[in-house]
Amino acid sequence: MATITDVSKRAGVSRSTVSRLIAGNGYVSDEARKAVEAAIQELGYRPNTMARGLRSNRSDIIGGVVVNVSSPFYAQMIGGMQETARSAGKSIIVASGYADREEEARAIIELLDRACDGLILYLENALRDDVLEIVARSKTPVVTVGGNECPPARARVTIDNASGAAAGMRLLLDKGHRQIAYLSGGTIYRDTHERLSGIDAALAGFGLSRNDIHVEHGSFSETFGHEATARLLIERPDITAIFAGDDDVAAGALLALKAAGKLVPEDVSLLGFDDNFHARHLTPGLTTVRQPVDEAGRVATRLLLAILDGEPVAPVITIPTELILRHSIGPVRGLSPTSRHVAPALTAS
Amino acid sequence: MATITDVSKRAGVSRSTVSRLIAGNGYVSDEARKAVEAAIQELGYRPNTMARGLRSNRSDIIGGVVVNVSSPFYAQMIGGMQETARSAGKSIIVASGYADREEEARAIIELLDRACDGLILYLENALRDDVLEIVARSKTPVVTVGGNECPPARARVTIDNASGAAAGMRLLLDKGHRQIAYLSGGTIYRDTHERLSGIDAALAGFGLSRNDIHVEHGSFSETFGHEATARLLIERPDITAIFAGDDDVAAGALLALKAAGKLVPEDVSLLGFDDNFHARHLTPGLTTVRQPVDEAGRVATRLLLAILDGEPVAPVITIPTELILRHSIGPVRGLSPTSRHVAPALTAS
DNA sequence: ACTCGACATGAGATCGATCCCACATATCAG
DNA sequence: CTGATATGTGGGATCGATCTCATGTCGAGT
Repeated sequence: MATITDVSKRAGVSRSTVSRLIAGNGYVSDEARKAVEAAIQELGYRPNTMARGLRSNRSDIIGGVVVNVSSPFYAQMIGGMQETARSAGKSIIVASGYADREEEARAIIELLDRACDGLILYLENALRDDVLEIVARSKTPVVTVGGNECPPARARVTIDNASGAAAGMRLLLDKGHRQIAYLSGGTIYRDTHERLSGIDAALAGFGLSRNDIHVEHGSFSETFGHEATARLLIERPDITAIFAGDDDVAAGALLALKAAGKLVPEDVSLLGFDDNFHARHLTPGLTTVRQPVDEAGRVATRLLLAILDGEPVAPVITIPTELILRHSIGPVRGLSPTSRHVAPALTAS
Repeated sequence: MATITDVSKRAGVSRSTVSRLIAGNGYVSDEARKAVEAAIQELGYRPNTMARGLRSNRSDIIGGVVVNVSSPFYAQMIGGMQETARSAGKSIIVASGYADREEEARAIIELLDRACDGLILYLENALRDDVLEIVARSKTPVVTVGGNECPPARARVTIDNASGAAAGMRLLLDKGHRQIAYLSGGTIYRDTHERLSGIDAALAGFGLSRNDIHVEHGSFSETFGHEATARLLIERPDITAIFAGDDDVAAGALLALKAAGKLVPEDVSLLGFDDNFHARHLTPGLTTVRQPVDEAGRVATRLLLAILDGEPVAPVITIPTELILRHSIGPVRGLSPTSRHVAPALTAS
């Protein structure tokens, strides 16, 4: 490969002049510019990233940690990050944290070793103290997305879980549902608490409180949705609507409902969260609260780029959710929600 | 950050000794080893990737190009790549080629600029000549996955489209289907041709040829599946089975079938390809030919690592597909395939 | 006793860029 | 004419590692 010295020799100028031209700072005469540009063209010169990085201490690489690179949910976020980073001439290296504290620590260290200009973290655990120390010492700017808070972060992108959950719950209440189960993900997630507070708000608007619904904590998985729903169908046959912690939970719930011969939404209404890739492919199409995760990736990257440019940025940016209406929610069957009489059986449609 | 010089001073040895210890080559006395290890520990020393890369001309980064980073299909492949690369201490940078020749060229150049140790390419177009030249000149080893052939590649990982499609078609034929539609993706893809040849082989086994089925070319998209199926239901009401080019096409087909009030598999059987994330979430669960794309990512990365280690590798590795039996295929309704007598009506399950 | 090989270490060049600083010229105000 | 300012260029140190080569010690073999 041609080096900057080759170019400078060919163009009859010094390395400094070539460097100035490329960097676009400092003075370069028209004459020199033309000669250098021609030399670059002829030699097919491309600057050596390592040398540049070594000297200037920039890698033009942004590091990202997500829970799992293979998952469609995070893939979308990565897509958003990459798109934005590319327009600024930066690349992205992502690592998976597998929602495990040690793995997350390892991933961050790995990225730091790569001399990333900045980090975008979607973590599920608090950072290990020693890692926190290392991150701080490296002075690498950090932006976090979703998940839990993380001290060294200069900015934080959150998805508006509270309003999303509130909107979802309000929809169910509007449709007359009162016997509602909320199948929550784990309580270790900040998301969970935010959503619960949104749910509380929605309930309060109807003169109700969290005690008036059935809340169950499990994990964000299809298995939990399936098991919890199967159990509920026995223990709480009066329930008319299930609000799932995410679309995976909803998919599990749907399976259990179908297995029990229940019709959705005629017998039980079902509401998801996320708008995962497969939400629209379920039957019936899942009504769900969309988390615009690709947008979150874009915003986080934009924030990080701004920080790298030394611009001031808002410490928290909240991205609104959107209620996606499909076909898994219907009006409560039978009697009006206030009186508590037994409803007549509905015929299947 | 501490540098190698800091470590060497603290340990009372030369930089060379520290370097030898880290690289694990050359002689280092036990005494020196202990001193250096202690110094590294105390200072929290981590080698500077850039400096190392500049000198040794290795980045420990593997570059990947896939069609679209956001898509669940490629996300799985990236997951496989990453897993394997990590165990060898390498990271992955991926770029999207968007199945566009210029974008693919851009992505490759970008990765080459990053001094990737090797490239894993999943391209949909032939490489631009100038890019091919640049890749060759850089001497970066290349492994390709799926898609079309690519000259500079030292090894190629293919998914056994032919046997996969043959197995799928054989399943339909075994179930007595003879009025079959194959809704193919575009003819520009090598995949398409390989699958068609597998289909031919399966048909030949039943004394049939491609002329005996209905083949339609479109794109690998839900839209195509939907439109083509809607059309077929009118033009070819005799068709009893649809073999979709991939699961997206199948999802579209399923929508069209349901919209027309057809039952799957009672009225029409449906077969997909890929085993996408949502295949099992369709109703009925989609029977499909699984492409182990995560495995392809792992194998490609292993091959590349072997090449980087100077080991000889097989030029082509073919990964077998797997028929995933779910619930979208049933026996042909009506007449039995050999004799043309009336079969007893089937009850829906 | 001396030679050879294994073990052990350090000095210094090198990778390819960036960037500070010194220097040169031209222009213009006072 | 002098000094200040804008424009333009090149020399050389520098980033932090790697790696070759020179040098040195020690013990075994002859």
